[in-house]
Amino acid sequence: MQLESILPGASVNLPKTFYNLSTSSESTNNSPGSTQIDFQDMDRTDTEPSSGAKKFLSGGNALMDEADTESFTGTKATAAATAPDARKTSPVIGGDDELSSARRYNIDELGTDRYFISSSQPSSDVTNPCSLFPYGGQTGSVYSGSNGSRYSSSLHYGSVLPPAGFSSAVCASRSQFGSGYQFGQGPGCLYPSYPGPGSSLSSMPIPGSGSATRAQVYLCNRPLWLKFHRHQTEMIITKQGRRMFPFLSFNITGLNLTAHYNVFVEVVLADPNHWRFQGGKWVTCGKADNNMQGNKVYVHPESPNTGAHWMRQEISFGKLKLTNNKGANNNNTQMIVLQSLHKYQPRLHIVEVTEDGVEDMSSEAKTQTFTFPENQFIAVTAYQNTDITQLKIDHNPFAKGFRDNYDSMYTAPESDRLTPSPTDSPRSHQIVPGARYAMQPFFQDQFVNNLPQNHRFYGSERAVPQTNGLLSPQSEDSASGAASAQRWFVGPVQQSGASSKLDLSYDSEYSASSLLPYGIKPLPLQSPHALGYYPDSAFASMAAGWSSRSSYQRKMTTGLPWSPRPSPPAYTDDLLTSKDKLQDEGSTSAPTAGTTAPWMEAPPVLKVVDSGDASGYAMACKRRRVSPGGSSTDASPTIKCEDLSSEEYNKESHKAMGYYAFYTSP
DNA sequence: CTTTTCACAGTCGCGCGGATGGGA
DNA sequence: TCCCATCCGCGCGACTGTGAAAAG
Repeated sequence: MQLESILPGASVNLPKTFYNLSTSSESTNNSPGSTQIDFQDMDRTDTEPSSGAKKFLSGGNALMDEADTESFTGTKATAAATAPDARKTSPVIGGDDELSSARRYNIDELGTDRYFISSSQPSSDVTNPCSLFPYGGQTGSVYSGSNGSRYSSSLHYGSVLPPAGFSSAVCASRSQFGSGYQFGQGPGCLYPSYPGPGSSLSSMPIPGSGSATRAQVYLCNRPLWLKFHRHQTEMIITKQGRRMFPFLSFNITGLNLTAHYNVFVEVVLADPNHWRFQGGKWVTCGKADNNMQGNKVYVHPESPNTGAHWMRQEISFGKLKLTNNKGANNNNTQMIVLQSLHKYQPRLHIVEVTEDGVEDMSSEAKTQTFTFPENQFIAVTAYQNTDITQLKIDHNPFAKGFRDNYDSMYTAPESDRLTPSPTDSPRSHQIVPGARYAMQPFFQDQFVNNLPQNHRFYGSERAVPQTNGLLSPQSEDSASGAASAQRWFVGPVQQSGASSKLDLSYDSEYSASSLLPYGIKPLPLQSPHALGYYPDSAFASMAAGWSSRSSYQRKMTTGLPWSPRPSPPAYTDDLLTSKDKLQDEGSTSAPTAGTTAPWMEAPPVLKVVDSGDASGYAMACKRRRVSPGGSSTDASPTIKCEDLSSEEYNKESHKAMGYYAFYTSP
């Protein structure tokens, strides 16, 4: 089947040879062309999507964390069951609505199980790092229109899209995405069902690869995304295009080293609603415009490339721009056309292609899709929530000029600083307000925030770095001795039961080299990723010069007295998530005993709303950089600094280290 | 009233050109 | 003296959120 036949008018920014998507592989199920993983029934009340939509959506699989998915869907189901009318009412972010409860809560509510493989899990899963990924792909909230069973994100494994699906994605034409794909006809959002822990990744071998491996994807800067997600991420869209922040950055593993892949991001509607910011909350306001046209795909400029290339470094989409200019899509493939006040869900697609640039049709499992719910955002032409604005200012280097306390951020005595001053590498640092927090390399937030924060608070509850799993072979060694086999992924054994050990190992000692089995060499933690903020420029060059690390290191060594903190603790989105959870719970339900105390300090923003005057809150929120009640730690640099100074600081610095440590040299 | 657009100031990276220093 | 490599400063452009005006 020719691509054109699938997507008339489809135009993509990839070499034509790679788009010669003739696909003979049709799907074996009602999802044509898609490799259907046996997921549990995810059917929802949605109506049947168009065939075109089904094709692509069916592949919308994600590498989900079982627990995550489970909790996610479970909550969803519960919400639906207990409050049938909830869906009919306007979901309110941060409120009790289904979205907030099902999506946000679960996302943030990262329990231990979220990161650990169930002991009952098949061994195959146990050994598969994929299971360890935090969000292998939950797509719970992606709006597929209907037929959630196919779309979804609920797919516990990385989704495998059929060539057709890929074609659709890559070559998505306006019409295709506008009506067929993005908008299913279904009335409601799809919330993936959880396939269950039994699903085995190994069951999805990539034919021809000679191994039963499947790609696994990490959202490198997930913690930062989570920070935004807590407040409902907003992304500015402009006519000329606005970069995303946080931008998408992934770590991929499990690819065939020599095989060629195209990697691209697609942005699809997350739900069928039109949103508006009212009373300090995001509420639905009618139906989404499903006729929106325009490019929805951004192909990574380095595509196509080998699996080794993609796995060698993180894949960043820093130059991806969002626009509301429908006319800008034709010749500007760097821009994705979105519609303001609509909620979107970015998705990562990895498609194997043959060396001659033709999509490999030898297997259905050549296309994989990964969705991270925390990547969801509402497109806006102007920021609505000041918390988001503040987060952007605090974390986006380009907005440094808007930081009120920029000067004071570096006033702390040098001795108190554990990270280099901004002048060491201006853009390389993520400057976060706060004397102690200020010096965090940008990468920490943008890429590494996912380092384990602190087991001290959640030692027993959760210890595995969800994030990168990158953390610790070392710990694994100590815990299970299987580190060598796990590469940078946390070993299953650990996950299942040695969380505390893991944490301890992190605390006890951090050694980059120890984290790098397989001859992976640690790189200077600070530099590469600092540059990484500009993946297409500095980072790209870094990647290009990966082999010539000498020069690279030389460049990086400039005065970064930064001494890695000795122990990257197990990653803790927990802090974030728990905090979020608390916030959410604070307004909706009683906090969970035993895990709330550390985070009670920050009254939920929404709580203020709930208890106070909504309009007043809205006004306050709309006032630039004003944090309601000063309770929002994220909104107030000063407060944030204080709040983060001890806990998050450690967390983030550790994260950074852990993350950096896994960059490898060929 | 809400949403979008535009100009603006601020920050910073990159590229260019000139200056400098060392070696042939 | 010439050539080459390196360093430095400047200007441009990209990028950000702001805030007012325009548009609907």
